[in-house]
Formats: sequence, C-alpha cells, structure tokens
Amino acid sequence: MAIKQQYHPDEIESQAQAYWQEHRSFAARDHADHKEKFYCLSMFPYPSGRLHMGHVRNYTIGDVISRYQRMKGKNVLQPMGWDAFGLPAENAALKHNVAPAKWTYENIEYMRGQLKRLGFGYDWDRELATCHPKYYRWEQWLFTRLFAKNLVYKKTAPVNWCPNDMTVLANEQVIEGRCWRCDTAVERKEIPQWFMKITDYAEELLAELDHLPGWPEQVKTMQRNWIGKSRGLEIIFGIAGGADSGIPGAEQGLKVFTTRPDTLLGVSYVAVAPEHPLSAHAARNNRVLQAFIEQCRQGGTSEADIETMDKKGMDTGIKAIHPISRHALPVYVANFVLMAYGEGAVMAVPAHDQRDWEFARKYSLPIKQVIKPTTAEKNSSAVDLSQCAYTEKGILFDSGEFDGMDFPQSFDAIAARLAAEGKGQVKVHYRLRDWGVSRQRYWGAPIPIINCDACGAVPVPEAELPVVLPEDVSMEGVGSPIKKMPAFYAVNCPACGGKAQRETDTFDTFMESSWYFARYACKDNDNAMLDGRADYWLPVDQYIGGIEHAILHLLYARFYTRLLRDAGLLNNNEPFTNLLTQGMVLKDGAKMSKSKGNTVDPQALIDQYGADTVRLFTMFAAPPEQSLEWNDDAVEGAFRFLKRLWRMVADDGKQAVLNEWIGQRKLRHAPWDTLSAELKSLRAELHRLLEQANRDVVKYQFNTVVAAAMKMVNSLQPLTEKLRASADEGGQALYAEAIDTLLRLLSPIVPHITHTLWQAVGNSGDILDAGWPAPDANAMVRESIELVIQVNGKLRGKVSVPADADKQQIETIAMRDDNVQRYVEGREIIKVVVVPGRLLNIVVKQ
RNA sequence: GCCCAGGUGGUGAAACAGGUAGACACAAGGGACUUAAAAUCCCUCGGGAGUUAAAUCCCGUGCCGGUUCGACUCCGGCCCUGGGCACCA
Repeated sequence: MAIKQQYHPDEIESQAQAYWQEHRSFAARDHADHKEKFYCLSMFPYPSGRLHMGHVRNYTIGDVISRYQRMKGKNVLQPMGWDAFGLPAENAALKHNVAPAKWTYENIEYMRGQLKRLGFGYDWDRELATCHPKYYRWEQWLFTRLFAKNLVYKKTAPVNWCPNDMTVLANEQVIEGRCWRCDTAVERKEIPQWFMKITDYAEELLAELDHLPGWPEQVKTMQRNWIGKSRGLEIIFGIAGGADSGIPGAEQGLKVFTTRPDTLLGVSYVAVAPEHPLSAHAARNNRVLQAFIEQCRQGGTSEADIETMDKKGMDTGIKAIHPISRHALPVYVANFVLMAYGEGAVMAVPAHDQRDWEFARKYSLPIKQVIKPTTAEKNSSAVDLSQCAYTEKGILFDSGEFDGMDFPQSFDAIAARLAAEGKGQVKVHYRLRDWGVSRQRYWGAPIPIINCDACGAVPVPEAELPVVLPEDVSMEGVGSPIKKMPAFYAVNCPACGGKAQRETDTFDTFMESSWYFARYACKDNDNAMLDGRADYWLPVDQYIGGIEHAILHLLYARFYTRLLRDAGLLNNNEPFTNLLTQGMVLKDGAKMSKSKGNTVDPQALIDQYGADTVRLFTMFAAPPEQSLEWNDDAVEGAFRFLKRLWRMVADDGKQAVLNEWIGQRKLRHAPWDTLSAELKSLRAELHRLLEQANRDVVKYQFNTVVAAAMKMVNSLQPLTEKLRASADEGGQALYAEAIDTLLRLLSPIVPHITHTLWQAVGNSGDILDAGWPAPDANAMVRESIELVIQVNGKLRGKVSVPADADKQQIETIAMRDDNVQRYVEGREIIKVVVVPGRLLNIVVKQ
C-alpha cells in the first residue's frame, strides 16, 4: 500500500478509526478461554460538556495499557461510560434554562465523539450512562435488599443549610461559611437521612488492604488512616444528682471514648456537642447558653472547617462525676464536639492534649499533669506545661493506685477497675462513619422508599422498580422539582394501601460509581443486576484514575463489592487488582479546573495536530503517576517526531526496501552474522534501547519508552540518509528490523500512524495482533565495556576494559590512567570498590 | 487542624537494587540548505574558574544535619507547593 510523502494525521486517523470500527477490533469476547483475560478500566467521566486534559491523560494511559496487553496476547476488555448524575447538571440547568437530562445527554453525545476522535479502543457496545433507569434500577433494587438485611437505616445528620435560599448546600457551595449564591451565613441543620452500614465492614476493608500488592502504598496508607482503627476505653462519667437531677439520661451517665485512658486522672472537664441532650437541657432556662448553642450552628459541616475554626465553649452548670476520683467536673458545651461522631461527648485532659490545653487556657480551667517522661528521656524532654501540653506516653503519677505504671500497664489496670465497677470497657473504635447516601437534590437516582404514617419507611416492591426520575422538568429556583410534583411523590403505601409519600431525596452519586465496573460485563441483562460474565471479567486487572479518588470512591467501590458478594451476586472480595493513580494535570501550578479558569481545551490541539500527537505528548511529558505541568509549546516536538517517523517509511525507495524485507519476510534470513563492525554496534545499541523500553513498559513508565523510541530514531538517522541512495544488504536488513520494532513499540501510544505505516511496509495483518517486540540477546553481546574510575567517590576517569576482565585486571587498567594517577600517587590506598559493569572506586588516605 | 504526596538546568523531565546528575525533549542562540519563507539537517546550551582551543578543577538535585568508599536515592529535623478531609466528581 503506497502512502503519501507528507504526514496528514486527520486523513490517516479517520481511516484507522473506520478500520477498527469495521473490523470490530475492540469488541471484547466473554469467556474466551484460550486467552488470559485482562480487564483494563479508566474511571468514567462526569459528562461536564467537553473533555479536559485530565481526561485525555487518564484515557490515554488506559488505552496504551489496553493495547499493550492485547499485543502481549491477552483477551482485553476496555469499556467506557458516563457518571451522569450530579450537581453540575442542576447548576447548568439554572444558568441556561435547560433540563438537566437534556444537558447531560447532549454532553455525552459530544464527549463520546471526542473520545472516538482520540482513537481509544473501547468496546462501545458496553457503554452505559448511570442516569438511565436501566442502570439505576438495580441500585434501587439492591437498596431494598439491603433494607431487608438491615444494612441501611435512617437517622438525623447535619447538612449545610442556607436560611435565605431555604436549601441544602453542598460543601463546595459553602465559601468561607457563606452561601455561594446569596452570601448568607450557612448553618448546620439536622435532618433525617439514609445511611449505609459501611462500618459493619470496617474491619474487613482495613484488613484486606494488606492483600492488595497492586495498589500504591500511598493509597493504602490513606485508606488505613481514614478507617482509623484505634483501641481505647469507653468510659462512663456520672452526672451529679443522678436520676433526681431531672437531667435526661442522667442515670445512664455520660459516655466518652478515649485512646488515652492513662490520662484519666488528669481530666479537668467534659465537653459535649451543642446538639447533645445535656446541652439542650442546660439551656432551657439559660438565654446566654441558648444563644451560644445557636451560634455553634454557624458554619459548614466539613471537617476542615470544624477543625480550623476558633474553639469555643460555655459551661452548662451541670457537673460530671469522675469515675475514679469521684470529683465533680464541669460539663462544657463545645463547638468542636460533633454529635454525629462517636458519642457526642469527650473527656478533656489539658495537660496531655494540645486542643484541650488551649481550651483550658482560654477558659481558665485546671491543667493537671499526671504523666511524666520515663527516666530514660527525662533529660531530653523537659515538661513545661506553661508552653504546651505534654502529649508523649510516659509514667503515671498523682493517679493513686496507678502511679508508676507505663501506658500499657495503666491501660489494662484502669480498664479492669472501670469494668469491675460497670463504668467502662475496652472498645475498638473506627474513625470511619456510616455512609450518608441521601441528597436533597433532583438530578440523582430516586431513593426507593415510601414513607407511610402508619407503616413507617416501606421499600418500593420489586415489581414497581425502577422508580423513574421524571426528566422533563424545569428547574425553577434552587429546590428539587420533584419535591413539588405530587404526581411523583403522592402514592399509596405498598404495605397498608393508605395515603403515603414517596421519598423525594436522591442517592449520592458515589452510589452509581461504586458498581459500574461490574455492570460493564453484563449491561444488556434486564433480568438481573449481574450475571456470570461479571465473575469472568472481575476483578478489574488495571484500574486507572486520579489520585483525588484515593479515599472516597475507591473505598465505596470496595464496600459495594462486598455488598454484592454478600448478596450472592459476585464472587469477588476486591474490585481492583492493580491501581494506577494518575497525577493531576496542572497549569500554573494548580489543578486544571473550570472553577480556577486555567483549563486547556484538548480539542484545539487535536484539530491542529491530530490525536496521535496529543497522545504522544501526554505520554512523553511525565510518567503517569506524577503531576503534569501543561506546556503548549512542547506539543510541537511530539508532532515533529511523528513527521520524522513518517518520513522513515514514506518515500518510494524506502518503502520498496521495507516491503522486500518485512512484507516478503526476508528478515527471517537477515545476514546479522556478517554485519560490518559499525552496523553491528548500531544493532547492539538498538536492541539495548528496546531492552530498556521493555523494562519501562512493564512499569507503565511510558515517558522513557517514548524516549527510547526517539533515541532509536536518532541513531538510525545516518542509515536513513544512506538508504535513499544505496545500502548493502546488512544495512537494509537492519533498517527494516528497526522500523518493524519501532512501529510495534509505539503502536499502543500512537496507534493511527503505526497502523498506517504497518500496512505501508507490506504487512497484511493488523498491528494490534502483531505481538510485542523482544530484544535479541545475541545482538547485545559486548566485547568491551566502559567503566568509570572514581577516587574517593569522585569521577576521575573512564576506561574501556574487556567484558570478562576481573577485579585485578580492571584495577591495573585504571591505574594506567594519567588523571587517576594524579590523585592516587603518593597516597596510601585503603581499599578498592568494584561495581561490576559500572565503576571502580579507589579509596585513598587524604 | 488532620492524613497523603511532591520539590533536580530557562522549561517538561531522566538516572535499572545506594554507583558517571541532567538521558530524551521544549525553549533559546548560532550555522547549512533556500531568491525568500516554511520544512529539514548540524552545532552550543546548569553555574563558576581555566584555556587560542582543550585538558582539567570547584560548586550544584528545596534547607540543615546524619549514615556510607560513594546519597537525587536511605535516616532525623525544617521550609514550601499540591491532593484529600465524608454533599464537586
């Protein structure tokens, strides 16, 4: 097949794409037993309108891996879909007066076109969009199953509330404690919401991290810390006056959890959340306290907000009774204690906790030291409680019977005494909280529950699923339209038949992204959520996505996989065997995002240079895991390289030679043994570069794979020029071999140009099926090697030695070097270190 | 505030298991070809000293210290930047 002299990416790219479509090149076969399966998945995009550079990078990495694995002989599945529910659609709807569904579907259309234009090898038959009822019906169905298994429940939890707009705000919509639309101060408001019991799986989710060798250590560490397992004591403080005090729950006392029971005798007050029943009770006849509690509701719900705000508190007047000393301690309401986390109450030890120390200083509460350094560290760390708390674990004193004990001893002794008196017990605590899945928003999957005054929360019966979200709505104002649609919410109770209300909250969009990877295997099944094909394809062999998903999405997906397993739908524990967390695409030092206004539109680059150039540049600019600082200029260099590659095949003379050696299979009988010394050394160099490329490609370090290919092209330059005029058989064979290697090596990264050139050199088959190139060990045999000579670790010379030279020979040759002599002469040689194949270090007395 | 990363020339980066720091590119400068431009090809390119030119030497991987024959790499402390913090996805 003759090709044009000039490289025209738009032409050859659309031809290659048409070829793939016609040949259904990327249709994955279920249960293809003769091959090992390889499920390669990139995190699906939110259809925001247009692809951004982060998408291009993510999907290029995934496509390169998919094509590489395919060339290695695997049965590869690489699907694509749309994480289609979410907040931006509602914002766009308000801004442009268009229904979220219409906006979303149009975005999907456009972005699908962009993905196709980039030549990604997806099995488009498996495409799914999470906003389609055929998808979310199964999520609703599973939720009703989990309801029956008691794995979901309803409780009140705080949301960000804008009292002006009368609406719930996402954390993102709270800017410095204020509503992003109207600038009103945001309040925390407790409302009933649905939760999934992820804490039931906390231990398994934590323990199994130890069996995920294919995950980055960094991500596993973050998940471990997020789950936050700690062993401590649950301690019950009494309430002064007991049952007679009239204080609600006074008989049961005040429960707190601590990981530092050794500091128990240093407790100087107890703090409770503003929403705690004790706070409300104390405020009944106390206007000032009421006002304070009111004030505590200001601000957003995010942990970052709460942890960085001014710590404030107020005495309730209620006294707590210390479980051991029996002293009466003040109970404070404190804004940093949250009802939703743990018991809504904490014991405070100012001497040994920095936050408590600051609070105690502010409100003049006693700071009582009960821990001192062990004798070993006494001198090094003097305790000065006027400066800060002493937070190390040490030896107890002023703690009565526990004096002199260290941390483990005192932990056990205090636990035993409290347990004996019914005032405490050892407890394992997880930082992980149950997953709140209710959203007071429109564009999400409806929660399949009907609320009946008589029967309570009743799941929608299976026969009535899915609960379809009305799509033809107009977004007027900020509230969810379905909350104003009786046609949607006015229903009869499935249990008693009486009048009831459908739940109008929708699911958190993390629900959809927690199982989509399984549904790709069987998205056409309308009778079951998953089938045997999911067991064939799962777990995902390689998952690729942004590091920003290291905790939430990846943890929820791991949780959901276990829910599916325990529902008998899946035979897997873990969803993703290997995880590649791609770095951010940055511009001017910050993450590219619409809100920061620093995005680069990839479409303009694709239009100008073609998909291969954009793909090549993205892979060359940085290794996948590293963040990538965007630079428009450098794209030109990638384009230049592809033009160079094209010219290496394109002119008639070369094409004829290449067709002879590759197309007519003459390479099998190439005269490698009779190559000139010069060509032999060139061939050795090319094979060493291929060896390096192979070492890097298994690590998915594609930037140096590209660099190796560029070095090959550079090394071939003299031969490229020679071939035009004349070259001997050896030169022709070597050139043909190099082109054959280069095309295969680059094929995953720049699939279009390599597809075209592969055919142009006379191959009848598809480069996708051509196999992966391996270096020829015979080509790389060396007779001599270059060694670096150091004196006292500093480079002083380079020598060439026979490849089989021993230490003594190398030393002798090294000593002959004039410069080395200058540094060694007249000095005593202490030792000589030889690193085989690399260097010789002569250590001399200074 | 807490958890996790990262910091190497003008720029993106490379350095295999602790062993030649800056491969491969971009930008810049110079040259060849051309009537000209584009394209292409060649040369220079961390800082300083030295020299006609070179050889060669010193400094240099955020900062301070340590381990080692030898540290971008390992250890301790600090500074700065980025990601996440449960309702952006």
